[in-house]
Amino acid sequence: MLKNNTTSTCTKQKIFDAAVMLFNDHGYDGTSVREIAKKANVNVSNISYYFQGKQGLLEECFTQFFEQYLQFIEDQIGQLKSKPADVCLKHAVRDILSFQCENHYLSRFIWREISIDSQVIREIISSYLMKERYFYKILFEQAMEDQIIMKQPISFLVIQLKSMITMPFLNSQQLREVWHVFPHEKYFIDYYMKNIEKWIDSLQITSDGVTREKDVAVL
Amino acid sequence: MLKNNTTSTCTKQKIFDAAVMLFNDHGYDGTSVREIAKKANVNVSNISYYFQGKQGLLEECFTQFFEQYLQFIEDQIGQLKSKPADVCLKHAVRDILSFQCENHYLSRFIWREISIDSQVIREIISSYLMKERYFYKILFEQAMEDQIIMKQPISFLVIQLKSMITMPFLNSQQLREVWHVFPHEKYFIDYYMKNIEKWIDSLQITSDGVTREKDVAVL
Amino acid sequence: MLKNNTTSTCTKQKIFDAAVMLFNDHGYDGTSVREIAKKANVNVSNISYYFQGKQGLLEECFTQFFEQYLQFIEDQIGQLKSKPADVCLKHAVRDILSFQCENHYLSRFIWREISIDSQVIREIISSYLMKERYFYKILFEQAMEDQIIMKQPISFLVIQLKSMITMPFLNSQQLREVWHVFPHEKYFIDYYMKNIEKWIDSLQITSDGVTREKDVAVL
Amino acid sequence: MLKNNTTSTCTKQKIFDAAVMLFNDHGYDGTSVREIAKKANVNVSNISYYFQGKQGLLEECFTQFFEQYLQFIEDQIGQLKSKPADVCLKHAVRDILSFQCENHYLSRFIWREISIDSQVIREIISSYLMKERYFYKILFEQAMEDQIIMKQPISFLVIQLKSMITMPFLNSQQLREVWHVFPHEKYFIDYYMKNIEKWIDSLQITSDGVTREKDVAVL
DNA sequence: GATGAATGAGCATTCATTCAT
DNA sequence: GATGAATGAATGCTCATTCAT
Repeated sequence: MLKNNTTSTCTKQKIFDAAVMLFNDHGYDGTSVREIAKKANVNVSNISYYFQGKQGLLEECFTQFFEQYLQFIEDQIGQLKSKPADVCLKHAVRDILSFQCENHYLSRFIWREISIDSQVIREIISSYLMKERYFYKILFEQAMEDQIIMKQPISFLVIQLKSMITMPFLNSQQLREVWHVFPHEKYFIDYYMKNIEKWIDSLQITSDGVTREKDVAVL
Repeated sequence: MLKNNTTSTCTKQKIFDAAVMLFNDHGYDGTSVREIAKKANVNVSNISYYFQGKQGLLEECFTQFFEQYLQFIEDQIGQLKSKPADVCLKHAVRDILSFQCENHYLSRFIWREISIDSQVIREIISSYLMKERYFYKILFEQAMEDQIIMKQPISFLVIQLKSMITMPFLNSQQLREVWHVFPHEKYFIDYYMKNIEKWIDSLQITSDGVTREKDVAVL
Repeated sequence: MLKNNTTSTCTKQKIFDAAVMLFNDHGYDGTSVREIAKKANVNVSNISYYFQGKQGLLEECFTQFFEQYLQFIEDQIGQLKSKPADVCLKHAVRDILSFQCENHYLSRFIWREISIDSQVIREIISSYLMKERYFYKILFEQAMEDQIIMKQPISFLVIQLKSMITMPFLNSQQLREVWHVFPHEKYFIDYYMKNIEKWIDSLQITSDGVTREKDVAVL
Repeated sequence: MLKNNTTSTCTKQKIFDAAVMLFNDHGYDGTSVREIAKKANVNVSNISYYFQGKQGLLEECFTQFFEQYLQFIEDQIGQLKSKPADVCLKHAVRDILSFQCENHYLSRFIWREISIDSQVIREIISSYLMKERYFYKILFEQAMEDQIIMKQPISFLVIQLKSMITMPFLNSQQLREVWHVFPHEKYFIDYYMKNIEKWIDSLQITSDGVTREKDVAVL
């Protein structure tokens, strides 16, 4: 019996998609491979076949997410020569928000699971997080050097920025049900982006009106 | 036979403490009752005896956390008559940060698990989150009414505020290992609090110098 | 706190009664001591205290039942000098039916559990069953000697008789729900007894009208 | 690795057979899935795999038994046109006795467990028992209509008949050990059948010699 | 590539019982 | 007499994975 070849979606992708949705809902440990196989409408053994077990599926999720996520920041670092640092930063943020908006299942799962103390996860993410740190440092250091942002410890800036970037997607369900805000609709990004931009602007050397004008000019 | 009376900690508390630590590390689904019992150095059956099963332990965690968490906000609402709204807000934030700092295991676990789509969790938290929404609305509405904060949708303000409040504790391990920032040490609160205060101040009607002065005077 | 002394029912009896009802419903293995204690409204430990464990409760059930059950047959054996054997037999049957009717919970449980291959049960009942066999043999042998019943293997007679005596109580629920016959109401005994008497009469030397007349005379 | 192919019996059947034997000995609640798996020489998980849990195994037992049991009665109803009702009844009884003789483990278990007040069992058997009632009514009503059996409540007749049919198999162990009668040997059926036939004959209109002759003629 | 039978370790829970009070 | 905390064994079941087909 030819089962799913009508849809031309290959088994591997179907497994991945089903896994992301279920991981998103019930977490990694709360999801069984049988559930994934059932949702993907494939045989359980295929999971081991394509991903070398449940753990492989997890690794794939992290890899897929971080490869893209980091690219957005790296891209803007490449733009530092042609644009002010704060504009690059804002662009990176916007790209990441859009990316998460389009992949909200995956995003929520990643930002939740990343806080689990498991050796597996540690091994996967450590290099990614180091890269992330390196990239953010470059952006903020440039902004400080150019006197766009007041000199201060970068670590706290990144912590705050990342909070604002990730939270709406980690708690998307809560936002929807409690605050009637829908983080995976396009208009959310637009509005939310303004808040983040305002926060970035508030980091600027406020007594100096020049930087502020420069910013407006670019936008 | 008195077994564990050397520590004078009763069985129920030992189970709870062990559970919080393990839930914090490996998540609810990633922790088995056997591990909890082992860590608590008690018999497995006692978990069902005292908490009516693993789920009861989860409920206890959420209850313990939210009862205290909400109290801090409610307390400041009671202070609205005697203090400006923004000062109350700042006090609430500081109290919550301190509370999370002292209960960082529990906090991390709660903020992670709250994003899981499980019926059990939903039932536990729905009332707490509604209360939280109600309390935050009161604080922010008062601040707007008193023209301390610019009129704008409260939902987005709360989302941003909560992001900043919870993130450092949810990602405490990452902060430690990647950014060398230690959210459960006292000095972190002091420094981080300043950033949040700055963000709150940035919401003020900036063209009006009076509010700014009033604020300084109170502090 | 004096809990149940108002009703003057002692703990031991309450446990026994609760046990009989639950054993009747869910069988010995299907009933937990906790359920018994709960139904009896006493502490679990009392079961071990009064009956030396769950098994002791089982033994008590069998003892209570068989001591009375056998007494009814033995009584009629004592009447063999003054009444024809078949009349004694019928009296014994009627007494047993009445007894079961009044103790239908216990009866159902006993006749079901007796068919379980457990060492415990074997040890309890073996002596009772031997006694039962001895008693029934005396009754039937006398009846055959007096030419009231045709000479034939006693074993098969007893098997049939016991079938008819026990079945309605073992399957009381089925009788109620499927056949709308209610074995623990008084009128059932009266009607059912006639059927058994008819069966006993059918064992008589039918060509001989004298025995039949004698029977009628006695009744 | 072909493990058990020496016996050519598949895993599912091995589980079922082992379950029947153990249920027969220790009852449903007195038997653990581990014991079944051990006796069947298979892995415990296969029980859930093939029967969806212990309960499914129970359902299978009841289904297997009643499907066949009822067939024997239904078959004789189909013969009512060509044979007198009492002859059909006797044939049905003989077939059922033979069936139980060949499946004495299953039979004993069924007739015991049927008296347990469990929702599961109720749901399984209710339809079967209704069918049984319907079939027996047809047979007895036909016999009464043809004046082979005296008019009387059918319920009591069926209760008595079923008592005689089931008891020897429910109490087979007792019969063996106490009465030295062996219900699962062929000759038992032959002898016991005569007793039941005699009982059926005793239900006939005795003053009328014609029916009696007809009966003899057919046999 | 894909399947389903089969495995063994692990899961949360419940069991009857004990014991100090 | 009666209680409730505590125990260790056993319960039914699910887990991720393997393997021959």
